[in-house]
Amino acid sequence: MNYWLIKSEPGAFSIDDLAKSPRKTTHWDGVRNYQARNMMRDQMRRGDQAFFYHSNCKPPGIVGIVEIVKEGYPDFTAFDPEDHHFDPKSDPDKPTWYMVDVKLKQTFNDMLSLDQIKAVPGLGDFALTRKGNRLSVMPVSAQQWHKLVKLASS
DNA sequence: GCCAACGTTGGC
DNA sequence: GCCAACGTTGGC
Repeated sequence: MNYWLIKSEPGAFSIDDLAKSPRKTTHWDGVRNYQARNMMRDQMRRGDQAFFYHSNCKPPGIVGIVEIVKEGYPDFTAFDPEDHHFDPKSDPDKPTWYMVDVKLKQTFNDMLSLDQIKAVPGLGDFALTRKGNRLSVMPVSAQQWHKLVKLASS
């Protein structure tokens, strides 16, 4: 079992939008970064859990938990010229971009703000708080996961 | 709205 | 293969 953190701008797709989706499940489309793509395509497994993070908002932070319910498969929005995430270079026979399906498990009563996360002692090297980090999908260690979950439910 | 950090693109 | 220009991300 691996742990992850996935980012979304709440103005584009928030955790409430996910809660309103059929079966509280959505395909995590639109990731157009190779590092993030590789993690979704090669490492995310059914049953893995991920923090749902709201970025580019006030305040940014972790707002809940989702579960990976479908492993990496081609991101079909890359093939649709009408889609905002259209990528003419992605060939349906050899897709460039991948996505997973995620299902909402829990929305925190109180979000874990980025400020709070930064203040947690002993988290160690955490991609989220690394300077200049812009990855929209990143790994979370088991230790980091448990510390943060505990903090969120206290 | 600003701007630092970073990824990508394309000329050479 | 280098690197300047450009676009995007995302905290502030």
